[in-house]
Amino acid sequence: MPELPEVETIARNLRTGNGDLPALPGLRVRQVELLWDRSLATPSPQEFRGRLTGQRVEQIWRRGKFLVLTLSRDHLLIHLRMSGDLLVERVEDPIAPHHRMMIDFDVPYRLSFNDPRKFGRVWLVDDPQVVFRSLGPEPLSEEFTAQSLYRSLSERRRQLKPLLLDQGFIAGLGNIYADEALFRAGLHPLLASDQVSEQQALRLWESIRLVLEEGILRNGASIDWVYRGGDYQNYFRVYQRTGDPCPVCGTPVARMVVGQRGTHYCPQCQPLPSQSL
DNA sequence: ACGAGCGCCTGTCGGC
DNA sequence: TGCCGACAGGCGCTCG
Repeated sequence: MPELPEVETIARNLRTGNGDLPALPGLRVRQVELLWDRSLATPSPQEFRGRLTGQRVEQIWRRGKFLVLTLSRDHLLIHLRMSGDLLVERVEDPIAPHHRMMIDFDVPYRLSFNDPRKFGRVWLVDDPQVVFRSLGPEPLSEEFTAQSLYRSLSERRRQLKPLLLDQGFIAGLGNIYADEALFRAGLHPLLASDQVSEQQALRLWESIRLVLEEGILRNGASIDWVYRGGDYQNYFRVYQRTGDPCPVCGTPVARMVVGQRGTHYCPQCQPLPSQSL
């Protein structure tokens, strides 16, 4: 579901609010309702309710696909996985069918975690690094450079597609942006990472940053039945465009399954050198 | 070290 | 219309 640009968009919206709905920073938690216990990674529901109540929201930020609320004493981490969403609602709004958690504030508004597929998880921890330790670099940060990407690619021998989805390799890419980045870079999803040249690594680095920045600019993508306000779905080059002409060369976009994930690419623009299989 | 397969869940869509 | 399989923005686990 939400990848880096969608989570970034949600973080920005929660941080600033909009005309009708309040910004979260500054609000104090009055009450916590947990409607599906397994949405909670840690701690126990009892401890979660007790510890969260009374804390004030200080800051809202993002690490990879994790949304982070820095509170007076703890950090609330939220991972939306495939179908999760966060909504600011009035307390009198009806409880929607797939709400899993509701956090009421000291104003008549609440933050609702809605998640049809129940894959999403919430952590309440004092130190977020415990959860973030295994994450790779932030792709839009200065520490992520073409050189560091080239080095990391060379150190492993992995198919590019699963490697880009590996959050320990790079944090924030998901199925959409991995396919779009590989297309922009002209690299086949199955190409072995240690076969990527320095030139190709530079192009992949540029492509990753480009598609993520475009995604953020468009407020993320809204697809299937989950509408989040963004319109990047109208700018996909290959993702879920099987059979459509490649925007560069006109060859029909192909689909294959890699690591159990649907993978979309242009067979002409993203050739696979025969020796790499 | 790496990849494949499966489990976790609910909803939508296309084919018969 | 109803049923059934395929598929969906993720990730952790086991097993070779």
